[in-house]
Amino acid sequence: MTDFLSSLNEEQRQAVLATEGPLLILAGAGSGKTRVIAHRIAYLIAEKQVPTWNILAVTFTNKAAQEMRTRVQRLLHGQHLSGTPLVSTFHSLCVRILRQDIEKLNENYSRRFTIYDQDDSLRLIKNCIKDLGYDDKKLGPRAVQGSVSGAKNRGESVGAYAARAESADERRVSIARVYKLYEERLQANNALDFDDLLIKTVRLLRKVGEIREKYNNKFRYILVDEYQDTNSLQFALIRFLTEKHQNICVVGDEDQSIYKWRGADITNILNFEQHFPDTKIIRLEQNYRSTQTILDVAGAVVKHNIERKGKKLWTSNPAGDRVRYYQAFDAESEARFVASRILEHRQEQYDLRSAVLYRTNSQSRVFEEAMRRAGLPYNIVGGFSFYERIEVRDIIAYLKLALNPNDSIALARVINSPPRGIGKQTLEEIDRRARESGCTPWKAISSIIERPEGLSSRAVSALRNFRKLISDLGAMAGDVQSPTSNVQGLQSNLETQNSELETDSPVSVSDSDSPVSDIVKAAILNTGYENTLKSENTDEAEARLENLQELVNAAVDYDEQGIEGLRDFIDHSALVSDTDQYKGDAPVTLMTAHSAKGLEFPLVFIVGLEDGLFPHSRSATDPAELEEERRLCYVAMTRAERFLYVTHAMKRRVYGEELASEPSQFLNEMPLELMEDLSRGNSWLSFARGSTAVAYPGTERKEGKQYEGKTYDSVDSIAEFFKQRGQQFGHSSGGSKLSKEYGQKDASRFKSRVSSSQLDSRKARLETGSPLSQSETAVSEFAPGSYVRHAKYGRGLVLRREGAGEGLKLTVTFPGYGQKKLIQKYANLEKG
DNA sequence: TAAAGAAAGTTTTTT
DNA sequence: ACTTTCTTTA
Repeated sequence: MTDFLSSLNEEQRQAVLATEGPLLILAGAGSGKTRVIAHRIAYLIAEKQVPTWNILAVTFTNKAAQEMRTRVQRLLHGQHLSGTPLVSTFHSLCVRILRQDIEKLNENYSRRFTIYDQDDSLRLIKNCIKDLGYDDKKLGPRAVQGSVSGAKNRGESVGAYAARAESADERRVSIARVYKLYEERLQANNALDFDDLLIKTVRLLRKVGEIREKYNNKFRYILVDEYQDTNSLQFALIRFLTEKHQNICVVGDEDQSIYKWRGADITNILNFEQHFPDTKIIRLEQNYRSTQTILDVAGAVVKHNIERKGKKLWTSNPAGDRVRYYQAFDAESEARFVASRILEHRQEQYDLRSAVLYRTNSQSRVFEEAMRRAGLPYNIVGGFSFYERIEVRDIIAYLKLALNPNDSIALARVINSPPRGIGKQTLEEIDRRARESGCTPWKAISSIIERPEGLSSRAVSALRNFRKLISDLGAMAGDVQSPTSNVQGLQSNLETQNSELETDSPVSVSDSDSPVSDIVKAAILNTGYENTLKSENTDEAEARLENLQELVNAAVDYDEQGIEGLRDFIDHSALVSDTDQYKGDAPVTLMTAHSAKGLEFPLVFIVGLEDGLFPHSRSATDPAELEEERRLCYVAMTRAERFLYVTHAMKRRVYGEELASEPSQFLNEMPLELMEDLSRGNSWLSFARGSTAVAYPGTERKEGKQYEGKTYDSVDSIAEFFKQRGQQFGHSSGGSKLSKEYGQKDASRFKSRVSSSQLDSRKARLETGSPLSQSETAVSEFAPGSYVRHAKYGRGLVLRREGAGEGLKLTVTFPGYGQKKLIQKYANLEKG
């Protein structure tokens, strides 16, 4: 029984054995933290005889949760268990709790609430801005959404925000009004956004002692992964849930904190001992993943961070090869280089997995292209995923509307899509009546049907058909329509403390009469969606139909797995994330550095290491944000097991314009002696940093090698996506039978950004026609776009020129040092 | 009313 | 470059 302890080192074993009381595990990259958590859960069950339903493990992504479940299952292989422990993301845990108990909050929400994802929420924000008569160009819906979300996460109420806004500028006052209306409409729609899921759960636990008690009794052992990324709400949630037993085990690494921008509060982990008295601390510092060289280089970079306690990560792995560096001419040649190197590596080892990590999703496109040309099957994570496709979203909106007709966002989305003769005037009338009587658009439709003043009979009959369509779908889902009130009244469910809880049964509000797949099919057929697409007769329509077929397949899979209803299916579609698309067996994975957290690959490329891209220009103003970028770079580097490549391009298309780019300062922080330069000709590394590395000629042009096997892509199988949900609650997975090939028709987004000052200077530089090679000489004296040489910082690019004569000030960006403001008189600059 | 064409906006990272 | 949104036209 204790044999699974034998595979652990001393610290890991301690972490598994310290089952009682608060435990903080500081786990460096690659130190086996997932292993420790999995072993700990297995140990609690197998050795400590803790019932599975008393254990809760929380992660950030479905992917991580899935991984954890698999590992625990493997460890407990052969054991007879009554159910599986709950391994869940923060958000699904909250949905689970709220679907059961939200009505006890008395905030006029019913258990049938709808979840608004980012896109739904943004639409609602836009509506609010418009209806308040503000200019949505001036106010910027996205920025408003950010501000509102920030306020909500800080726990700042509408009133508090408004009060604070009054002493600020006009803009803040406007945002405060939008915030207020947004909250009112969420409530009227019986909808919760992502933030609300946490907020309402925390509030429920705070306000209702009986519920707090219930979950404290249920979850006696709680584990939290990636604790450094928790925000204040997540902290509060954990705090309430562990109140009674204090059996809380958290795992984290300050060096891998990369979500501060989303409200993550590093002090949660730094002050853990204060929050939970009698904490035991265990450090895991032995790395099992990477070569010594990779660790050294990554360590050298992150060492530049000031806000850091510092720790020593060591490994008994071999030193390995040096980190390879490549300077590409442009983004295309960078991608070609990466593809050709992957091919070479795979010639030596045919099944070598690799990852290409970039800062922004927009960079993925050239790599997709290069992989396809090279015949390399790849899997792309992030960007557009299947559930963001219009047709999938539309059908899901129909289903959401069927479950909750008050959801005005879903209604607006599908009311005339496909076109069914409900035009602008009719929509305006709905809107007018809704506002007049303060009801939802759904009810306004009924009011129009009853008293159709001022509308053509054609429009009215179109509305009647639409209403019937939706209520028929609702009836299939077993829903009783109740257009007059949100709250159904507490459905005699003061459930007995344990009988319901221990069965680990899904939280299902309305048990469906029909299988989910039938309802999905009905939504596709009865709405006219299929017919409309069929009659279009284009390739695009064909692809959309296939997507919808996948959605049906997913629903069929879902039905086979278990007893959960349509609502869970829909919930899941809102809560799956991009990183959940990761497939461990893909030969090449393309993703952002953020998405890569928690993963590992023998071969890793970090691309686009350029000033303004990685580190991102948005972080340039704030030193703390720069440090976060550096941690991100650290995370990316420590994904590599054996081979690490770092690349950058000399020019890059941004906004459809060619711009010059400078090497990232992070490249400058990597020790030269641990680098190998594979660039053709004289590279920045050899030029600016005096590398003695020998150029490695002719690796670039190797294309057209065909690889057999599956081609992966972002929408490989929709069913795959939904499959996880079943496993999350411990159902056995039916396994997806579908693994379809798919053309990569994803519209690509162009995402990379430079600050306007950089942009201008780069443009200026290109317009002067100055050559891009390092050996160029400056064109005019310290003009923007020209190069200068500084005694300490080396060669830099002039961005801006202010003043004249004695007071001539230059803003110069130095690779490795960032932007500096220099007074020409004192700086002792030479033309470079 | 809906399709087609023109102009404007977009871009960090994501549960 | 590419997507969204507004405007025009049938």
